[in-house]
Amino acid sequence: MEGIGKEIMYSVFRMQKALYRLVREDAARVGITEVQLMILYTLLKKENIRLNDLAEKLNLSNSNVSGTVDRLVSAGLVARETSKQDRRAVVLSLTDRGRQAIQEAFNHESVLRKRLKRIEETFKEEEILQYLSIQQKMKDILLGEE
Amino acid sequence: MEGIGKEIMYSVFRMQKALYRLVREDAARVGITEVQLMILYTLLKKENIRLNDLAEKLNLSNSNVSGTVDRLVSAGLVARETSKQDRRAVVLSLTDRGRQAIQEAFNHESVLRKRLKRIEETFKEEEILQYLSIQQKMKDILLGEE
DNA sequence: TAGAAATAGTTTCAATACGAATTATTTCTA
DNA sequence: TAGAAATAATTCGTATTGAAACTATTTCTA
Repeated sequence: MEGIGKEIMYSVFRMQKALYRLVREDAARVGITEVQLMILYTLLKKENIRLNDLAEKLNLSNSNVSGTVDRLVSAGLVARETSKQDRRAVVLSLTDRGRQAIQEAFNHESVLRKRLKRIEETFKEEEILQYLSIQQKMKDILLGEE
Repeated sequence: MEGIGKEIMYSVFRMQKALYRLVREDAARVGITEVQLMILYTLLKKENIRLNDLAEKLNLSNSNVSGTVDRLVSAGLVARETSKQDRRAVVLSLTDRGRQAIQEAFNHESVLRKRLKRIEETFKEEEILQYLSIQQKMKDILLGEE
């Protein structure tokens, strides 16, 4: 817990908060929450995904995703139906309103998009790749997967 | 939302999850939660801190910290008293049991500590500093503080 | 092939998490 | 110096969060 290791931890927490804040801003603009937005985005990129896969992609527990999907279904943004291949499984997809919501969230007004673009313009690509590579390795060490 | 910006976002989320998991493990060993542990740690490093400053250091809302401190006070790990200088403010400090808990959480059994140490051993110091520097700059861009 | 094990989701529970409204106090300013 | 504005916490309401227990279904295996 001493020295530079602690710095890494605090730095990651701050970075994550900053990102989350922007996601929340975009989400609030269309009247949903951060996690709901991320779920819609994931569904936009890959329709007919299972709840488990969704949870894994977002790094969330599936109890969590299960509840959040509940609210999205109630709000009429996501459709949930039992898989025909595996009746234990649930398959999720966007409704038209859901598609509309996600597109509106990430339209030209999206602050997250603007800022991410600015990051891409500020750093050399190889710097970013270097950053991602180090972070990936650190994460593997943390998870005991080196 | 496209390209490498999205990668940065997902990478940070994964890294943060990995760190949080280890903090949770240490916290569970002494019967408290992640956030409670981080509060105790912050109090260990700086006694007699105000709730506001604590929230800022941890990047949490003070409504959140207020509630969590409640639980820590109930558990007898933290003492809360009104500041003599400013009667609006609350000053927090560790109780003996609180000090004991935090030291036990980060003793030689701490997985977080071991893994952070392994990270320090794996990377060259300048690599880590480079990583921290890029992350700091990215965060500032995200917050619009370049 | 019957029972065990594994898998997919849901439910439950306690603890975050944060914005907004509120209370109490302090500081500012006309 | 009285009222306004600012500051420090708390309270409230809603939405995550994840572990654990549970149900339902599928797959494995003796």
